[in-house]
Amino acid sequence: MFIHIDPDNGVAIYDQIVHQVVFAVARETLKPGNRVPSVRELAKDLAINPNTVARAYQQLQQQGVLQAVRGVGLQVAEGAWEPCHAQRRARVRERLADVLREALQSGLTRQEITSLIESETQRIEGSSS
Amino acid sequence: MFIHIDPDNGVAIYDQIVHQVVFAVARETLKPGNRVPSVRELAKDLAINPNTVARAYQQLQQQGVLQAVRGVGLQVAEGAWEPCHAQRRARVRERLADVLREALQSGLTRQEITSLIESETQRIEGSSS
Amino acid sequence: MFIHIDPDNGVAIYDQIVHQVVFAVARETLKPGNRVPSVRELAKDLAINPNTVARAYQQLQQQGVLQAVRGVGLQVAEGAWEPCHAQRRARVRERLADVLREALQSGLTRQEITSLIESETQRIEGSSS
Amino acid sequence: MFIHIDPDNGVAIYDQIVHQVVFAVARETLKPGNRVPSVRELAKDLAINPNTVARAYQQLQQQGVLQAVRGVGLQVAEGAWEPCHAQRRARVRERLADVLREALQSGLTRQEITSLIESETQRIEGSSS
DNA sequence: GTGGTCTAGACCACC
DNA sequence: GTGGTCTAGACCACG
Repeated sequence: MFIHIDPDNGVAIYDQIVHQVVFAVARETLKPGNRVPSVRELAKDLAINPNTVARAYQQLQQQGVLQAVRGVGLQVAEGAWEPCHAQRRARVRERLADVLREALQSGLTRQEITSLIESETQRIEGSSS
Repeated sequence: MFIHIDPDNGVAIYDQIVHQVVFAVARETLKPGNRVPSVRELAKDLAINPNTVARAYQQLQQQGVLQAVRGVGLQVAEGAWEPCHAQRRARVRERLADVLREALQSGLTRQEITSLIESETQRIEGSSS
Repeated sequence: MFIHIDPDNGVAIYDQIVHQVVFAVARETLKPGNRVPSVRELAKDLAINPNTVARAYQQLQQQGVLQAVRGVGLQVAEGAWEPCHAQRRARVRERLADVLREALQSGLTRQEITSLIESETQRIEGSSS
Repeated sequence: MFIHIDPDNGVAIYDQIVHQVVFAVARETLKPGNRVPSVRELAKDLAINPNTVARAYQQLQQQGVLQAVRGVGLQVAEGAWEPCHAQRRARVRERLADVLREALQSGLTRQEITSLIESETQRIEGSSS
């Protein structure tokens, strides 16, 4: 399963699902035509309320990322990669701008920020490799 | 006035006040012994309800950042700089790690991230100068 | 119900709730994972305003005693017993030291104090049994 | 000077003055006929608002502890010792009962309480001798 | 004037 | 249903 939920991190669960699906499409873990788990199945796997999954899927359909195929279920829509990729990039850019703004306002110098970024990047790359 | 509120950015108003006071103490815009605006005054300035300001101030007292002087008002507590500084740094570090993790996972290369940071930093510094 | 409020004893109602929850956790009337009454329910039971309960619960969350489970309610946090126990003990110790200091300064002998304690203890134990 | 104020301990300043005067009379640091400092003088010594001193003195007059002598000032009233002594004792008893109730409710055994009292008593007697 | 507390009622997001 | 936030207005103690 490509979706992992943290119910205690403050972000709404349905939001976490939405982002992770978009994310998976963006990096082609999910390709157009691939099916996603049914609402019931995913809800059971993640031990959450089916309503919550349904809400996430509904939102993904509205965005055009998923499409319903009668008698089959939900699958990734044809042209989904392009907007997912763009959305990801915009999201990262926005959050990055946010945290940089806060860092600069809080009186950190660019030097300090750069070194923070350097150390964090290495820490993350190290732990995920 | 060193506090600015954005009522529509999703973060609770009282939380924005708390963080901005902590940050102001951390970068010594506010020093121990300095008084902060009275509840009513700040509420009027920011055009919000006094209860909201009171809530922020009360939280800052529980954190030991502010202390009440009876019948006079609230002032920055003596040993406040050290924890504020630490908190600010921890907060920036954490949020930075978060967004970097997301960026790397979303397939951006370190080159791309660095250039994003560069452009955002200049944009922010440009607009605030 | 494990919470009883005295609205006239000078201590703020939300503070009474906070202390009683901490104490209940400390003596394991409430264990990690146990749910506490919902804001509305407790407010109704105690015949007070829901905001007052919410304020107490929020403070307990900041202390790490309670944690919110989205859409479900509030429960006692995992590692809550240890700090609650310590806090209870520190609180009793501090108040005891306070009153003993006052007693000794006011010229009571240790004999008198001991007999006072004896009679009060029996009075309390008698009335609660 | 026999009065010391702690403006940050939560107890109202005028209350601290009242108790300390009663206390001084009870243990005969102040005897009937002794004058107490004038409002202005005491206010200056303690660096507090004269209103606060006046309020404390007013309350002490109502209790019959102090009496005004025209052209002279305030002095300790004739029969003041008896009620001051009693009040002290009642106050200690009440606070003791309070903290014992809390201790017992919080699940401490009488053994634990007794040993706490023992250690605190020794600590206090040690430090004050 | 100051902060502290409580009530009442509203709206929101989430499950 | 749940908690979270905000507004409005009141009363209190303190200096």
